[in-house]
Amino acid sequence: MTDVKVQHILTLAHLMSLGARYNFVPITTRELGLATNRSQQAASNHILELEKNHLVQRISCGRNYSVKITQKGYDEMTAIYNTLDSSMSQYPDQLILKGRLVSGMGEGAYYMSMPGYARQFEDRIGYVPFPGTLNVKLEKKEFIESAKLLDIMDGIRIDGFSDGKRTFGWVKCFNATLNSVDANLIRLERTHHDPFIVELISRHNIRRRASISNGSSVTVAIDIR
Amino acid sequence: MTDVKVQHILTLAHLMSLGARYNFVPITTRELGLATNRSQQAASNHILELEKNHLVQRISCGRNYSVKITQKGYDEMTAIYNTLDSSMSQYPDQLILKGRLVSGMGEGAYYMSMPGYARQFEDRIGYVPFPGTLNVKLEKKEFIESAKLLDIMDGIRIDGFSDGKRTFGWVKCFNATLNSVDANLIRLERTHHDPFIVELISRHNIRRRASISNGSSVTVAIDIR
DNA sequence: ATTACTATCTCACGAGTAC
DNA sequence: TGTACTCGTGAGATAGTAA
Repeated sequence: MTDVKVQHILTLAHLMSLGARYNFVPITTRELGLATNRSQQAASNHILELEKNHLVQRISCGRNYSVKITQKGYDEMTAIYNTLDSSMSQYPDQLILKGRLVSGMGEGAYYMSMPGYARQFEDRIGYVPFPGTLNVKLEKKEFIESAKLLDIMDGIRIDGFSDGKRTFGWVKCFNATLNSVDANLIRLERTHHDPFIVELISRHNIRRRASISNGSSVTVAIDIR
Repeated sequence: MTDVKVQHILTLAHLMSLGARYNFVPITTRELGLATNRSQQAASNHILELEKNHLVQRISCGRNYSVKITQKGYDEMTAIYNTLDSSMSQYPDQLILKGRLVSGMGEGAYYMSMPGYARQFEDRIGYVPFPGTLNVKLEKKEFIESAKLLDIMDGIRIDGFSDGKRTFGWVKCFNATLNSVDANLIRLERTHHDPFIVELISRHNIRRRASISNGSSVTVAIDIR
């Protein structure tokens, strides 16, 4: 990341795609300008600079030129590519939320244990939740903002149902951990849900297993995709 | 490739590597400047521009800020990455040389059929060459230049040997085709070899198989790596 | 320590054009 | 047709500094 100017990346990439790694490819500065969204003059200058820095080698064929990428040019290109590649491939696929455990409304516990849900939980996430939901109150702005992603993203879908008297909405589940204990974050179909609270279920009695109680600081790590 | 300015790529890449795809990561403009090799002021401006174009979202935490990449930011980043990725991954691994078939010195034919070489050819490239070498004279500058790569690159190594009276140098082989017929380009250990000529061997009688004779235009495609 | 304003300057870009 | 010069303009960089 030293000799290549940022604006030269596009030029090198285009040359590369033309096969200029091992061969001299005929190219006009006009074509190059079109490909990199610059003027012919800018492209001409780019080539001149790349040549001056020994990143490309150029050969004149009458009025036209043919260009090949040098080893140095390829190496620098690779360095940039690797930087981008690692940042695009290796970022953690987890959404982290921090907050405090708060006492639930008690409703969640009731609903989630209804057979219409319980049967699906068993089927889709492999267990029937330990009675009760865990409510985590997010206090920092960034976590409240981050949590909005959960509304957009797809999770494991638990369908709604009706018991004849009333209907119960769908539930979306995300694999997660709460203080490193396996759990599932759930999002319920509601007209408006409290943006400060996220709810979790688990096969375990997390309060005991993680030695936490209302008011404890907790970290929720949600798997993405 | 529309809303992202080229100089913003490095900033986005750095944020991505910090995990800003799904989470708000605390970052100072000074750190960002260091990471992207720019001043604190430039980094500050980059963030402001990225924010204005909705490529990142920012949240203030007292004096500091936390930054997250938006979906749009990620999409644009992906577009750039894909461009670079395809140009870095899909370029053809072949070196193309064009020239004319010329009559060899006759020496090659003699040397290459010596048992010291023939045995190794059988072993390393799977055949004993058809008697004689094919000499291709390169006439265009770009091919003469390109051919220099062959001196740098590693090929299939045939060791030199001695018959007691004199020593015979090593031979480097590259898988290749001559007018689409399988062959091997060979490079001999010589103090100075004619840069205009490349020599090839084949299991076939290429002159007959490809219907070519001295003076014919031929295309040599050499596999790289 | 921060962020980000202002001023200044450099240099990248495009227009015009010579060859 | 080509490349690449000069030159004017402005985007983008840094320095200094306020908050």
